[in-house]
Amino acid sequence: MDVSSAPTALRTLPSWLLNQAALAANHLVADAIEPLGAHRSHVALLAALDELGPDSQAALGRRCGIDRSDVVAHLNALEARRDIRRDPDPDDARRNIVAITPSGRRRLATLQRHIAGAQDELLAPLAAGERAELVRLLTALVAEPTDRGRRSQH
Amino acid sequence: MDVSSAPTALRTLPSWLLNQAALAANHLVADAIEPLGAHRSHVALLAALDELGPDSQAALGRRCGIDRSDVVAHLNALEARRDIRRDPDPDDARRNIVAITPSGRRRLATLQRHIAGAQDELLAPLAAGERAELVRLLTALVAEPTDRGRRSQH
DNA sequence: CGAATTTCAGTGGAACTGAAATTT
DNA sequence: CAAATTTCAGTTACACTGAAATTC
Repeated sequence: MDVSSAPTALRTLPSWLLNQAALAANHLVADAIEPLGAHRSHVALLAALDELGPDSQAALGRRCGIDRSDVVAHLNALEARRDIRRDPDPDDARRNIVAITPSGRRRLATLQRHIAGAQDELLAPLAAGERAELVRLLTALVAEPTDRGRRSQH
Repeated sequence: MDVSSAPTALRTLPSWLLNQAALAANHLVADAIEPLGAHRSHVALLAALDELGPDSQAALGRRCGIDRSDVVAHLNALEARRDIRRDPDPDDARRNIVAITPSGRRRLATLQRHIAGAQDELLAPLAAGERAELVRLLTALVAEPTDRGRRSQH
């Protein structure tokens, strides 16, 4: 595809631009971490546990924007590698308390190095100030409180 | 999901932000035009034909970032509605020449009105200047010539 | 009781692949 | 011959749904 040959109606359409950019970004990230047998969501889950501490699966899903069903599957994979642990919550028997392990922290650090490379490649056309501005604008879009086009996740 | 509770590692990760924003954008657009029985790609294809004139299917796909197989399927739907026409290219028997019809132009105008509403909803958190800046930055990202994370589409 | 959590099994749509048939 | 186009059939990854079992 050559975006410069796309019609103006598309080249100026935010939803289309976001979609194309996200597609490229996801491919870059996948190419960067697939060789390590990792998935995008592994980074999200490990980062949440590393930064915010142990948490229930439902809360993890809400934090990271991952569906409850996918959280289960991805935690299964991470648990098999001993990168996370699941323990029953003593205060609420419905919940698991999920915690990152030392090996999980090492794993996260490795993944983040690889992902940083993908971001650099993605943002190559932008100067440092523009990259910060892009992050600021996207954050404003995504942070909007009302349910704009987001599925409920019950 | 509540983005404000996401770990900083995610809230500052361009690829993650792009993905979340694109997800929301696509839902908004789908909700806006699904009632009309239309698809995102219909807008892209009709806009390309309206703006750039009749074109082959392969070129259309390249212009709009739609896979050759999906172009076939979407053009089938548009042809059934008489919104586009396919004629054999007299200069190259491998190609179809695809053209938009008057009803296709009316259809496009309607779809674009609905899509504009979705963009407004999506961009509600941003001022006019910020919206323009976002479009500028995303365009720079997507316009980069080298194959950054894009599938080849042969 | 209603509501939340974990889990599984499955759906739907989107991006993509491979290959056949044709033509350049 | 290689390369491009159209088409179809099928695959894969992803977001999501519904429901069961359990507990608050």
